Amino acid sequence: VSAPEPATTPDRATIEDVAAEAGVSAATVSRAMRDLPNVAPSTRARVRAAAERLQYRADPNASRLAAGRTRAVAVAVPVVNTWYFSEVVAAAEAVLADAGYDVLVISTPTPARRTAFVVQAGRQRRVDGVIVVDLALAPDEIDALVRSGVPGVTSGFRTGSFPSVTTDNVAIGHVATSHLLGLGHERVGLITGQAEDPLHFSVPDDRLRGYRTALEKQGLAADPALEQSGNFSVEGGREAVQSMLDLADPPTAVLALSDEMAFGAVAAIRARGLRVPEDVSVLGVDDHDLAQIMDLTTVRQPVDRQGSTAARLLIAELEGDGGGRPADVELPTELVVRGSTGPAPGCASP
Amino acid sequence: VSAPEPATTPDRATIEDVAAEAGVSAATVSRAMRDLPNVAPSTRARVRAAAERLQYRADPNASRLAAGRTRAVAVAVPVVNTWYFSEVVAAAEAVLADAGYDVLVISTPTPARRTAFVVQAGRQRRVDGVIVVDLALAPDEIDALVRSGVPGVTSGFRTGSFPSVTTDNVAIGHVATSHLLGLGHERVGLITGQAEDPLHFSVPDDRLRGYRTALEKQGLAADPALEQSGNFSVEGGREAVQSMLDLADPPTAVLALSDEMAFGAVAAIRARGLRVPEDVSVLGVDDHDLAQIMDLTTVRQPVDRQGSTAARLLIAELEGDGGGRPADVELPTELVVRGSTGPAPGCASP
DNA sequence: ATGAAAGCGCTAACAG
DNA sequence: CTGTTAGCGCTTTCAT
Repeated sequence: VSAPEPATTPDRATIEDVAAEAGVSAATVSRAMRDLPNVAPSTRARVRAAAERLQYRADPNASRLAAGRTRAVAVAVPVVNTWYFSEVVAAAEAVLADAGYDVLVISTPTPARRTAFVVQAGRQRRVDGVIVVDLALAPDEIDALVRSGVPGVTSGFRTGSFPSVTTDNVAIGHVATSHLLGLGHERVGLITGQAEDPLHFSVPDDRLRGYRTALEKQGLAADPALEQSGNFSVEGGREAVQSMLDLADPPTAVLALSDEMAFGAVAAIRARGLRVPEDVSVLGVDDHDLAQIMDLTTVRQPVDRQGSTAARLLIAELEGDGGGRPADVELPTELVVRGSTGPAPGCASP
Repeated sequence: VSAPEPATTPDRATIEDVAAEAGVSAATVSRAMRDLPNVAPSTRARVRAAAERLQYRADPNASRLAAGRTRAVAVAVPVVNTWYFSEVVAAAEAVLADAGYDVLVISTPTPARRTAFVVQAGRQRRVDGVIVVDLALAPDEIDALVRSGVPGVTSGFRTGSFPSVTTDNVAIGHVATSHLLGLGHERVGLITGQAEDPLHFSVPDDRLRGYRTALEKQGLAADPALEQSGNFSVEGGREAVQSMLDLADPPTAVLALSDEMAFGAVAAIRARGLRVPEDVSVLGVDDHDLAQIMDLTTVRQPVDRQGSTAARLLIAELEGDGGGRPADVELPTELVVRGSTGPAPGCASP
């Protein structure tokens, strides 16, 4: 009885081959190769030399089965082809690869896929841990994830059950809106995230809250007609602004909850023959690569750190000496004033 | 002697549990669950029911070890956080996830990492196959990959040894340049890719060739001062154009080999108080998400298909009935004329 | 159509 | 410090 021959793959050296070559047992090879204690330096050297000669690499599947660890982690994102998520994934991958982990990227564009991921994550034993980025998880999905026992970290939102890395989204909405209000704007439109998602995804809501609070402080009433969803896309931003400009009393400033929606907004405004910021100010969130080029005022978040910090938290959890308690890290944000925001029409510049 | 207890993970049902529950042997469970022939329909149903009841999922590491297949594939890209690569990865992931493969994303930002990937890919047995996207592989690296025996597909470049999906980059350079020439431009700058990479990465070279050929056909001499590297980044594009505009005889049109560099170019031109396209025309390559918003003329490539087609080719290779010979797929490109290109100054519009 | 048995290649108690 | 001995959980001959 022999193993099925994976036709394409040539024979590789096994731990037994190395053991024979080095004149020791397989167990010693295993210990020597993994820098475990209790191996004589001379033995270790001999084993390593033999391994080198035979081009030996431990078969990850065999070690995984035997050791119960995969040295792989999953990064789950709603989609990968947006600026924000690709930055987060990139930053996480860099840290994880450095620490010797394989990175499985899982996109969950539909609720069904998201659920499938949550259900399988724990049961499947494919990974040692998961980083969950901005997934609108239902309470029972969070429960399932917790019960499955997979070590996990969330990025972008907080569950209370996993370590997390977030920004203060209420503050983001507040700071941005206040900037606009400070410039004399009294009609401030808001382009929020997706409205049709049945699940509670907290980021847009939190920013919305900040927006409304800022308005209230100024004694301004929130106007539902000035709150439109832009679905976090360029196109969505464009459409949202178009409908706002059609209002009898259109906004003189617009806050988009992402830079990409803000780009769409700028385009729509200019397409009407209006100027930014003379006629309408536009403010985004993120500090996208192109925000500077587009001269877009925005609230910067340290996107790469959303990924790298999550990765580090997870590694700590996986390799933790048992010592550290779960951390909730909050990353700072910063208003970056550029040329897309200016005094409200009819206001003297400050 | 018992296996190391991965403290966090609760007990899961094993194949033996299901076998007991269904009153059959483990072998039958294995066959039933994988839709193998030679299982009585009634038995299969009974096994599936038992599996369902016990929430059984085969441990991937155990199957991998026993079967020699991982049902995972690696997608290797230079970096993940650029528009192009994140689109390719996203498209590949969608197809692969659909086919039941795990997707490992590997970025190779440095030559060292790239080499490490190539060396390990075959030896490591972590994946059944690899998709190699736009990696500037040295001939010996390609050799190593071929010898390692991993099934592979290349996207963006062709090796002759693996199936590939590419676009005609010479044509891209030629079509773009011809468009500019047709508008009466005689000084056409070129912002190419990275120049400092010691390896031969063919994409920029091919496009450069198309550019030069188009120039020649028009009887124009190539001017080295008009060929600058922009490193495929916004910033690089900006700097490249700045230096061109400083020339005694500056270009009236610029072809950037990526839209992102083109965005930088537009910004630099405007920063000088010049207008696009009245003073300088700008043309990009890709049809980036924001190209339409920016009203950028560009040569569109079907980026998502670079990823999805590569994925499909790889799946065919992995699951191939042995029938199909390696394919080299060439994807179509298309000039998309928008507002960033116009007649050369002093030319009547056509 | 089903079961028994022999591994896949490695790790980790245990004993020395 | 090192070797022996059992597995990890599944797949696959081979025999029935």
